[in-house]
Amino acid sequence: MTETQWHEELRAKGYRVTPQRQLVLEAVKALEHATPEEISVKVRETARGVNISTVYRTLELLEELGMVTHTHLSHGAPTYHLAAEADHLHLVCRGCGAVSEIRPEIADGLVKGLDEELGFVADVRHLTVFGRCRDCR
Amino acid sequence: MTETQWHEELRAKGYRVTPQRQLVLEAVKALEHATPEEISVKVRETARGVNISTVYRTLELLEELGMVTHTHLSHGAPTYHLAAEADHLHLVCRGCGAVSEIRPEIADGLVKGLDEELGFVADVRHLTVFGRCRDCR
DNA sequence: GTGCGTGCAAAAGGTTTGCAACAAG
DNA sequence: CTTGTTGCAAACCTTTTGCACGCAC
Repeated sequence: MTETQWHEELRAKGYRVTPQRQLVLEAVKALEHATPEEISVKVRETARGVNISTVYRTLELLEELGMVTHTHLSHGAPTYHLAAEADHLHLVCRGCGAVSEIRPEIADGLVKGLDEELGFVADVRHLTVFGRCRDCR
Repeated sequence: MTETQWHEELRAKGYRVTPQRQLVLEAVKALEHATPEEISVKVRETARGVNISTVYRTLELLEELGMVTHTHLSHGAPTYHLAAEADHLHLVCRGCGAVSEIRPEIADGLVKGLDEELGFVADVRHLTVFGRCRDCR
């Protein structure tokens, strides 16, 4: 999605294009897997800053528009990333806490099975698998 | 694990058997997929009650002992259930919010793939798959 | 009796909300 | 000029922590 495209999409739905919204989107793009707090800090670096509650409201909006998604990688705050770059699933090691990514096709069997057995369409991009990595097993 | 067995396990590790700990365990057993808050309420029904912070401390202990596990089924508080009865994975429908369970073998392909490719040992019992159920797809 | 465990209250972490002022269209 | 958006502060929800008292062993 180009810059212009999402500006138009915002307007088409009655939303406005504001500097805050652009800054938050850019921060999500730059940080990858950032929490709302981290996004807020990042934006504060590059500009006059955006209030944390505006960050929350903007992330909610961007998620509704399908531009970003979030995942829970730990007990704390969720992390956001661009939907366009979200084509992977997450692995979290309970030993060392390392977070890694892997191609979503690895879950094809699971997705297929859920669909065939229950008609359940899994959203793999939201999937986080906990376990132990090679070094911590 | 019998009543006596876990009493002994507690003592063996230097922990004490208290009415609060027994009440929390029973509540987890009875409720299935209960949040700390729900457990607190349940215990309050059947007895003089257990303080919410004790509920948290007890759940942490029981999890450390491997008697209960928890999963995040939604944005809010986690839900706890007996480890012995946790042999399933969770499906959450983003349309209607329904939570269902399915036999863990359905993820065998994923588990095998992660092990072979990365040496990552997945804990499927902690897995929650988000998506859309038959009725909401 | 000794020290682990509990209740209570306060703090901490994360998120939401009401409202007046502001700014995009 | 109209109305969506923002900043601020306060409220909220969930979880953690410090501390004095109480109870399991």
